[in-house]
Amino acid sequence: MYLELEKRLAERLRAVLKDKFGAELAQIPMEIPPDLKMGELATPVALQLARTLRKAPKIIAQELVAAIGSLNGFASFEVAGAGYINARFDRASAATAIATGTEHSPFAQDHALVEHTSINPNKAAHIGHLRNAILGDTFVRLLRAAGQQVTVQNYIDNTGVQVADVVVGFLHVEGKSAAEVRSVIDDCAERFAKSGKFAEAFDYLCWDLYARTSQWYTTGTDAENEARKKLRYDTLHAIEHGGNETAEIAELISTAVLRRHLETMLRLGIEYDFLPRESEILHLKFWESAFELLKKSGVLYFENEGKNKGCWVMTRPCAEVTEGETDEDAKVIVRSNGTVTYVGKDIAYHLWKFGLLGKDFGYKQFFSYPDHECWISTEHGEANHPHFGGAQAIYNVIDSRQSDPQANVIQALRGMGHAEQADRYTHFGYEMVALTPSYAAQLGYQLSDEDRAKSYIEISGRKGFGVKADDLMDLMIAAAKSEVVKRHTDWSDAQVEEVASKIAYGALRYYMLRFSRNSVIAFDQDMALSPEGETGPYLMYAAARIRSIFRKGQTTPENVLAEFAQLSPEKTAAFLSGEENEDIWALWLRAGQRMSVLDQCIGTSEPMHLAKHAFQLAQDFSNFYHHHHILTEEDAAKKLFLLATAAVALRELVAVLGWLGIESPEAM
RNA sequence: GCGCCCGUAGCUCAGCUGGAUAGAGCGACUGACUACGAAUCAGUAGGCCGGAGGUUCGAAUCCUUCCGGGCGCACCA
Repeated sequence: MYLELEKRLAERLRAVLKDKFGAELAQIPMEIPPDLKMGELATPVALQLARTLRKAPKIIAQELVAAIGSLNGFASFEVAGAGYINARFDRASAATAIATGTEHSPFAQDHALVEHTSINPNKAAHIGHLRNAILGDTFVRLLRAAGQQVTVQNYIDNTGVQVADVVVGFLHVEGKSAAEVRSVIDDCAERFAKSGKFAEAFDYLCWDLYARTSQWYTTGTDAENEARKKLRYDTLHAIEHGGNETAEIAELISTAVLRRHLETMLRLGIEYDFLPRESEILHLKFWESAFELLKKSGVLYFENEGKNKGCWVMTRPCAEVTEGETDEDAKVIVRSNGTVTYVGKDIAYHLWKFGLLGKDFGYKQFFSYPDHECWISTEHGEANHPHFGGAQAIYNVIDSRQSDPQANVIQALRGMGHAEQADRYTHFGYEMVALTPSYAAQLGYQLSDEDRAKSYIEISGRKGFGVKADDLMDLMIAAAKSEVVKRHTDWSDAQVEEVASKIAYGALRYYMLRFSRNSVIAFDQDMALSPEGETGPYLMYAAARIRSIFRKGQTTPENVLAEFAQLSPEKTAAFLSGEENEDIWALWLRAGQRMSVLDQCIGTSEPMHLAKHAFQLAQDFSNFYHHHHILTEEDAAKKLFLLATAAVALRELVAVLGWLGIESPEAM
């Protein structure tokens, strides 16, 4: 509703400005006044134009208001302050629009590709990976809500050094044979399927082995360490090359771990469409095709001088290059030994994402969700498969530290003449997740006095210091359970379990989403699960309480809204005006802002705005709830109106929580 | 050395393309359960928006510079 009226007013103003002053503005600034008493929408456009028109802003504003006349959906316009134009909505018609809730998204119908999660398939997922996946998944939900067609990708680096380390761990630290590794994987799967205990799952076993192997490289004699390091790179190269037993074992390990990652993320409702793997990018020779394109476009050049002599290099994004001089700072893409660097492979991969490579993966089915399949890359795939890649816009959810390589890829695209694609390549960066000192201590980590004074404690997967995602979720569920049990002694165990899980997952997702992407999250379970303050449980509680009103009133939001549509505009307007009803009007207005918040989230690639909006909506409702008693209201029309208010609040809250990937229980 | 991010209330954070009196949550203090769920609500105290310049009718927001903190800048992957 808000977004529609905002656009309508901006359009009218643009026409009036052109007609009266000959001024053409691409954008009419619009804002929400600091106080509802001033109206629902305001524009400082007259202030902005004062200089160019050489006129007092107040005069301009007055002339504009006169020229606007009347506008559908608005009650009045007035000049305020130094030259603001404040607009008041026609409250009854606004309420009708909000109650019907048919506002559709005004966005372009693009095909977007979101890549997130991308965990090295060599150990269990940890809390930092959860932030990545939750951010990515939420953004996917937002794009879909806006009507975009979205494919979700999870890039798997199955031929990297991290996988090699676990292979080295099994084969050389533990001295297992290939057959033994196979049976370990099978045993783990079997035991885990039977017990459901994550501690017995294969990704947990790898977590410890990876940490041990990392240490093994540095804890021998110098000569031993040298040999171990050689072993590490020999293993890596065997995996990259493929077609040997080491590569086969790596494939088994990475696939088994990957499957666990998908299960972990599914707990939070996070699903994927396609899993492109590094191994296919190598074996299907994506790079070779990209190399030709890069050479042809002149983005890459062969360096004959300086420290990069013998390499194919690329100029960096912000580099200042003087003609005739060697650019020592250039980014090496092909090494002097002829092998390609990480950025090179990434360029090839991104050309594929935009459909510019002229090559495709083979596809096979890998993992089934209730309503769709997740596909994985393979050399020789199934004949019938969906089409991936060829997106118009891409979003890469990768932590902020990777901004440099991301910038290199964008630079290459632009250099190849794909400016439009480069502009629609978003590095969806985010900061790390750490732990509050008190939570780290709660998890059993020994902290120094210095650590305790810090505002957060960093985690490290390599050192095995951190919280595994599944453990974290289990801990949160257990904590939620103890609260639920206290309040509902009559519930069955299954009921408690279900509601506690919803609370825990919702609390986790909300906590990962309530901060802006570039702020470090110091995670604390108690803070995330707190029923007070800006948390998931607070939001879920608000929804549960509204549901309980309808249960007790023996009606449904749908019935109430259908009946509300019959109420006369005069009555609605009366119920929405007056000092004592300002809080109700504020709640309706908040409910009408969903689309404009969505617009803001997508425009800034920042889901946090929606999290804040959901919180404010719940807060507005709680406020309303304590000031107006609904079910005992004697005036039938007034009671209907109050019920409609609750219905709208619930519908919006549930919708917004759904976009955040949070399910709200019927009762909690 | 170059580049990116951050510095706002005791703490954790919002503040959209410059705009009206800088906002939340937590914590502290006061109040409100014989009415729809108090896992709630209302209220009070608390800020030279890191410092200094500049642009502007107008700056937490833009520019410059300094201070303080974090992270990138390999022919590693």
